[in-house]
Amino acid sequence: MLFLLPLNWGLQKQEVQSNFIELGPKLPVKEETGALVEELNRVSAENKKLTEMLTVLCENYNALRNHIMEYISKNPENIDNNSNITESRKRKAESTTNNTENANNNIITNNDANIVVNGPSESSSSDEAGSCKKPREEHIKSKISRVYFRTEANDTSLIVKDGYQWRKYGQKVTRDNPSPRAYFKCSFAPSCPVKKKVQRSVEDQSILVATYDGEHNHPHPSKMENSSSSHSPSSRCVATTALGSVPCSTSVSTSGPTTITLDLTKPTSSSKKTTTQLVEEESRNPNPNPNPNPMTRAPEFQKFLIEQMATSLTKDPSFKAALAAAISGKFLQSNVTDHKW
DNA sequence: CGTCTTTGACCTGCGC
DNA sequence: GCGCAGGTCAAAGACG
Repeated sequence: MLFLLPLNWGLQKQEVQSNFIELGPKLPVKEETGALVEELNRVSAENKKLTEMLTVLCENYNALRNHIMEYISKNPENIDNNSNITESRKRKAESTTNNTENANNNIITNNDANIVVNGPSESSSSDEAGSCKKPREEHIKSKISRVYFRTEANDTSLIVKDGYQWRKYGQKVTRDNPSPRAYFKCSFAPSCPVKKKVQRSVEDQSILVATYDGEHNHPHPSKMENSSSSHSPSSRCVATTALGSVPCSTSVSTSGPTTITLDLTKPTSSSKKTTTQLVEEESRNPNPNPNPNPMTRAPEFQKFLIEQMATSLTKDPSFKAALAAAISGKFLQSNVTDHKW
């Protein structure tokens, strides 16, 4: 998976902003208009900064993923031990084209398995090992994506707030994972064929692995909500608007299952400065970095930035829900896109 | 009372 | 054909 953020990320937000400014002078109260515009500018600036921080987070994720891949390649015995768990179910594992990622799909993304090109699309995952009822052709056509949600360690629920409404229709304890797997159907079923499986990761019980099968044929509930109450100044609206152009329009249909990791844990940082403040401070640096790439910044700053970003994103439950909804909804609804990130 | 969740039973496909 | 395992169904209970 590539975390390539499109360069035009934020364009949508800016367009909205400019339109809003144009409408401003038409309002009867100029002061109120000015205050609103000022507030909008402030929010837009914060959105922009959050965008940058998300870029940093994604790049760090890639770096971490590379480290994991290196570790995998250097420690094949661990992979073998992991693979033995599902040794009795080699139906699809034997057709696997990438064993290293398959054996560790609970830790990292395994979406490099290519549905179209490499044949068995979900050979890497035990999640889909039993979904053999459908004809192979139909299975390949179905859009499968995987989202990782980090939750509280003591949170035993299998509920993933992605913005859609789901109806649980089953729960099963699978052989390769002591944690039960919950089966959900979209509440719009049978008109909406989307199904979702949620199970905790073997490696990290605090990580919920949600596997989406199919795509929604109805608008995202959060979008409907926002469209009907777009005047609301809540952070949820801000988040959804800003993330409406999140590059989570990841290629799901053309390059196999897509995986996104969302950290939904509560903030633990005791830092006093906010992310915005930190960025602002850095922007005031008398010796500005000519390289806009955040990865060139000091490692301490990067670490702090990530912590603060997670803090900011998880401070508000509604923000978390909106973030998860926007991201998951975006890539689930994305039919045609050539971008991978 | 309607909706949702739980959970045991059943169905289906695959390997042997 | 049998056993295994994942996926689904549907009745019963919980809940607002």
